[in-house]
Amino acid sequence: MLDIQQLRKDLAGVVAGLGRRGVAFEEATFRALEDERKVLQTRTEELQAKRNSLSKQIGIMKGKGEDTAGVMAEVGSLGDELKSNEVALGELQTKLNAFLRGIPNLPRSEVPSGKSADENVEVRRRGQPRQFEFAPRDHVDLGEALGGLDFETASKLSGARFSVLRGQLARLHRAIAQFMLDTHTTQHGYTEVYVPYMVSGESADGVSSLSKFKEDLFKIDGRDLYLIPTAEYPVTNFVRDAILKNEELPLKFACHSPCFRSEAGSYGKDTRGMIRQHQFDKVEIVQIVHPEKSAEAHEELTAHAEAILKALELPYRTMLLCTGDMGFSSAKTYDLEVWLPAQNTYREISSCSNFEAFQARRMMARFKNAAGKTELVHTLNGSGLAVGRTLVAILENYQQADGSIAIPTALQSYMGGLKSLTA
RNA sequence: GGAGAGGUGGCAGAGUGGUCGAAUGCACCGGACUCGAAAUCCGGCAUACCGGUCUCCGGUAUCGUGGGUUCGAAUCCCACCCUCUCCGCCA
Repeated sequence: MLDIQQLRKDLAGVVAGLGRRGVAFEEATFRALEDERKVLQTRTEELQAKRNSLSKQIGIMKGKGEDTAGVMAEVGSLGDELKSNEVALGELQTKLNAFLRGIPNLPRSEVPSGKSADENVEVRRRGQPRQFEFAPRDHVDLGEALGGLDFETASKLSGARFSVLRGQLARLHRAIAQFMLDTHTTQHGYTEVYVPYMVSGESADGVSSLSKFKEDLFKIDGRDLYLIPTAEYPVTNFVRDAILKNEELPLKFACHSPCFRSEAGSYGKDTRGMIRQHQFDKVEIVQIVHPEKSAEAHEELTAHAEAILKALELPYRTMLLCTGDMGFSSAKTYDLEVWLPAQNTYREISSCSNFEAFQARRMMARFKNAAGKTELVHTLNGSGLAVGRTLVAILENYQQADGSIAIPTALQSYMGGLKSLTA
């Protein structure tokens, strides 16, 4: 949620910022709501103040045993107008609030303008895509040949966009998650957390706009609970309605969880394999920081995600997303894209975002600054990394001519010393 | 699932219709005393929103949430949510 003060003070700036995202700010709607709000709120509070002082007076008079009929008649005459003003103000504030919560975050100035992923900017590239002396196979072929990847059974159980892993491949999947979690907790200073995989609508609306993105989530029938599309949902909400102490910041959490996404609107995209599933595992890293530190923390957090790709010796590139490709709540996002030889391209494996105060304002996450004033925190998160896609990347990048898969050195200890996967 | 108890400020805990945003204690922040510290004493200490002559002043709202009664609700009524205890069930 944007700061309503900023909308009042610098509407032109907000309109320009949103314009860069391709969002047309409804200026007339906002002005109309604000004007009406001002009139209603002033009048309502004026009437309330009058009622309060008269009622207080009645109390005092009754204490003295005086006759209160006159004052009671006076305060009674306020009744209808007060009531209707209160109701109207309540309705208006609900409307204004919904309007504000539906506006996406403003991009930081260094975020390039653009309409789609085509206009994202590559900021760095690490690792060399391997030269194959044979035609590289994709992860589906490789996994099925190993007997470890079974989409047929998955579809029997649950339909499309699910997978079943078996044997060494299932173990490798687990090893990847363990390795990531261990790296972040022991090397990067994150605290491991285990969280609910379902959250309330209020929690969902704290990190993004529930009303706008409801269709992307799986909802529990008849209950105000949603399966989490990322651990960001529960973890960032740790600080909802909290006022933290200055010295508690930064908070850094790492969380391994399954993620559930309906993938509505992605029909026909990535239908083959494990790239786009209704359920996948991810290790998420989250930081809650002092507002002055978020830009720095964003670079650091992105580096933490990159460290996993480096340790696994997977070639990748870091993309600065343009305004048109950024998520609703983000002020700036880096995507990490891993090289997939079978697709002969880089594919997203992590997304690291700085939300600045946008989420904090939605969920009232604050801290007491050095001067003792309450101030909104800044929130950040990133995938560190998507486990399923990492498995795909390992299968494809580490495949051998005979169909076996070399196991990255960093993961061998998690595989009981195993150096390769074979059928 | 059944029975009961309860939700008040950072925490503990008073308050059962009227100058109550709320006693008191602890914690915390100033200041005095001290070479320094402890102890003691003095003062301060919720959040959000609105308005203004905008490091301050005034107003409004907030005692789990939402409704209701009343001139007036932390206090009374209704619904819901959550927590705890006991019983049952259960990984």
